[in-house]
Amino acid sequence: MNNREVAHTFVTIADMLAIRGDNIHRVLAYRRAAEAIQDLGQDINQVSAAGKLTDIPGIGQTLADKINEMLTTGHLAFYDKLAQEIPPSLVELLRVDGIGPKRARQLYDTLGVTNLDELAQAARAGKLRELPKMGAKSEAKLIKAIAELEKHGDERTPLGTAWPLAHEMLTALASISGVTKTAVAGSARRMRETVHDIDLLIAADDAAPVMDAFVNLPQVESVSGQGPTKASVTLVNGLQVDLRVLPADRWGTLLLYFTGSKAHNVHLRELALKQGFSLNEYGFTPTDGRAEILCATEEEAYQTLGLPYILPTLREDRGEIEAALANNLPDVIRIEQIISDLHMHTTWSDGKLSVLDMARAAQEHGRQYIAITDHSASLGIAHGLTVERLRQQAEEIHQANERLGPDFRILHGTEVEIKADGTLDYPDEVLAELDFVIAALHVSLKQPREQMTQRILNAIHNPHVDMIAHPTGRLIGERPPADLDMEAILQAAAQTGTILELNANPHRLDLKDIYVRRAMELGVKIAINTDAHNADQFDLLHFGVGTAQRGWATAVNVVNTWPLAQLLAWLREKS
DNA sequence: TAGTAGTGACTAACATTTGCCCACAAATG
Repeated sequence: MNNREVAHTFVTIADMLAIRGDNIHRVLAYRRAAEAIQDLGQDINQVSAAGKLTDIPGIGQTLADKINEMLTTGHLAFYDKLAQEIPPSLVELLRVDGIGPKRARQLYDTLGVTNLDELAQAARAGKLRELPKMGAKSEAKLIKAIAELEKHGDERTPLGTAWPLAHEMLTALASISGVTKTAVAGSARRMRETVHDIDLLIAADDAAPVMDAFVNLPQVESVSGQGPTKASVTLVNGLQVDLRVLPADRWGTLLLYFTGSKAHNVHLRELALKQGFSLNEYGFTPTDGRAEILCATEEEAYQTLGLPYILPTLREDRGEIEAALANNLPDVIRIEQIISDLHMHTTWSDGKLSVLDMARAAQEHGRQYIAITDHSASLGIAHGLTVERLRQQAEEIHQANERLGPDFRILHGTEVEIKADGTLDYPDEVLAELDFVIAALHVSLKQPREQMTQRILNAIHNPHVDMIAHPTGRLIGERPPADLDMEAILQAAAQTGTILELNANPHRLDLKDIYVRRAMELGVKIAINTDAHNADQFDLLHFGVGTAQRGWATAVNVVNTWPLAQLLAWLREKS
């Protein structure tokens, strides 16, 4: 079993326990453990083999035993026992908007509903309205919610899809008279790779006109809730959008609350209580009856708790509050520190612009040097370069450098294919002619773990290979990551000085945040590149920087912050 | 259930809005 499967079992157990009505702390313990396993950045099997499971925060002896049982037998007796009381399929009901553990229990006890299909049947048969604390309205609402779930599912949306949509809506609302501040909050602001919904915030003294405009936006399909300060809508593509409106003098605590994460908020509010405040989105209320403290900025809110400002991308309750308390927050990478881009394509392969045009676009986007890294021959679909064309390209790059002058530099690179048999698409003597060599996987991504891993390890151990691009090959929401022993790859990268890419394209974000964090622990250098195929794709950089921040990456470990001479020196030193 | 203190017991996750039925469940971060 892998991390995802173990975590999923624990989440299901948590749901079953919640439906059964168990002690909330017991439920939370399973949820916390599931989260910790998902965020681990290491293979749970390896951690288990090393006997280090209880080192994971939130995992004690009881859960460690359960994990070991799952990993060795593939089963969990506790799960099977629980399943006799609460059918695991009952957990499906919780996916329906409007059904929580209590309702699920009630539906099971009174109507014998055990899964989503049976719930839909019971609802359509008009059986729900007869239940206590239910009525015709609740029934109709659930029927609609079930239909919505069947139509759009409840998959999370890639950040790259949600981001432009969120800003489009926000721009429309920003022009309403009386609006003084606007923000995209929630997981999009934290730059999670996928979002469950879009959270918008607006500062205005009078909320009503904003609410009104919001629910009437052209993207809106239906309104699921509308009160004086809060409204929720569903868009035509199924995505939910929440809006909160408050006066500007409460902006700091409002933004803090709505940005989350939930776990970060809970932790902050506990901290506030210990310091004699109740903290909510409206402000700090001293528990001894003194006057309320309003914060117009997030900085003021953190300051009130005696904390330095914590970037949104760090707010996951993965140790950032403890670090802030110790005045030991990581000095994470900022976008203005990035001066290079080491992965991009031109018309030589599947890019849209010439070498010179890409260089000029990069320069306009603030980069001081770049690597042109077109595909190699075997990637026919991308018009990969033969050795002969690669050498012709060298000449063009030389000429472009002459035209651009001393303030900018183009490195000649390649994105050489790691072929299905684990060999590289160019011979070593050709790679030796290049300034910067990226190796990457694009084909045969479904090989078994050992074979996949070995292909990357081969590339890492080739002295000519400087970087591995988008290591897992995943496309968020479309293609799963290749099955890789990431720990072995990270260790090998650390040992050889091979750079691992954090591909900034929001549909890749590969390395993902948890592996970035593991890379930092191991001293692996990363590169945040756009993989641009056109000029406007240089703008994708901020997604990569956000993901790097989520992995607590610092500038010294991000090679794109290095002056060219430093990068070249590093590459020369590399074994 | 984890964590802590101490080997069996105790504590521990905050604060709000909305809808719908008539007090509460579910939802939001």
